Amino acid sequence: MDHATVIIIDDDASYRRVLQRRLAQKTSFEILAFASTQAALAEQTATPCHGIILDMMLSDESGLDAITRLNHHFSPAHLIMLTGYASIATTVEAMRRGATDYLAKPIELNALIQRLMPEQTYHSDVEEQTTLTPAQLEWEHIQRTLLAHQGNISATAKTLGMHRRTLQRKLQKLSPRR
Amino acid sequence: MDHATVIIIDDDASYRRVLQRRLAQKTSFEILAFASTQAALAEQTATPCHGIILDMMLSDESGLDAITRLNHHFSPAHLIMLTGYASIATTVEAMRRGATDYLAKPIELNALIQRLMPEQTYHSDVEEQTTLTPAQLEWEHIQRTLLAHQGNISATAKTLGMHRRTLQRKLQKLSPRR
DNA sequence: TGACCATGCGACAAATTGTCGCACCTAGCC
DNA sequence: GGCTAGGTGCGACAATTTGTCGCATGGTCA
Repeated sequence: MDHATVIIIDDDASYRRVLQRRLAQKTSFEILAFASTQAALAEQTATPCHGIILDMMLSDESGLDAITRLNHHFSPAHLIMLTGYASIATTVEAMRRGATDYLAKPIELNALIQRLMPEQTYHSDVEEQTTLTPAQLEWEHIQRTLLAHQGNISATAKTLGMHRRTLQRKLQKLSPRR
Repeated sequence: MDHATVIIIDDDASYRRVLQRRLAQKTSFEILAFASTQAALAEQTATPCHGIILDMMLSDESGLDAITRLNHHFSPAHLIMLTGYASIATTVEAMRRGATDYLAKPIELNALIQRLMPEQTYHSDVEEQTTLTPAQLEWEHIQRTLLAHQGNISATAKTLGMHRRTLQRKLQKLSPRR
């Protein structure tokens, strides 16, 4: 039995529970799961924290903003961002703030575990690279602009020359990646 | 006049030259441009290196492998990866190896400069006027891809994941103007 | 409290894309 | 020549996406 913990933070209750159960099955970590950063930070941890799996789109705040605090509080060996809305821009931002990894949902459990315990195997497979589709390129551009405007949708839509309603709709869809 | 240099490494000669000229125009850095990492490393630098702009797909090696050596040799304040084949996985890998930024081509000059000198700017007014619309970016991207396929419309449409009929129609329209 | 702004979202018209099909052209080959 | 295999241009119609308007909610500031 391992005495280290892995913390999951995701506001999607079913996703969180499934992940918790399956990680507990396949690893020897103690898996704690929370719906918010606050809840996680309130936790008194006796055991060291091996990893944190953090959703990007929390209902009450951006996962980006949580990175620093979580790192500070738990000093995990791995801080893995997880999101269905992945983009280069947010990846860069997350890594700068101290994330150690960034994965796009849906992710296979084994891939996640491998990122959590890279000591075993893990050859950094730099995946197949294809030229971007216009949709992907647009997504990246939108994400970059959005970040430059601190997430302000109205302002972003204006500078992109796009209707706010359209931008909203595009953002609701998942990342066009893959 | 600034005494710091910015180094461009890209094996595409025309892209490299255009970038060099335009950066020299818009900033006060001394801009050096090389086709390979070796050529850059051979350079004797008297002035400090402010930034390195590194293409991911060099003909003789992966830009990823160059990151560590370049950082070691030049200790730039910014090491910006540039690629036409962006993916989350390579972004993560590049950031881990010491890149400070990662951008997908085509990228606007102003966006690049902003990443090079984040201290300045956030004059939102300047930025608002120079941000390309998604349609403009797409146009650039289509033109690049078309060139890469020697003008073959069918092949271009396929790699862009776009219907040939749609590409035809886009090409019939004029370049989206600002 | 009121003015202001950002946001989420429904609804319907306008515009763009996907799809199928067909004719024409060129190059390579038996 | 006749055959085949792409590539191209374009019409037509359905499917999807965007533009536009409107309204309700929630936060901020004075």
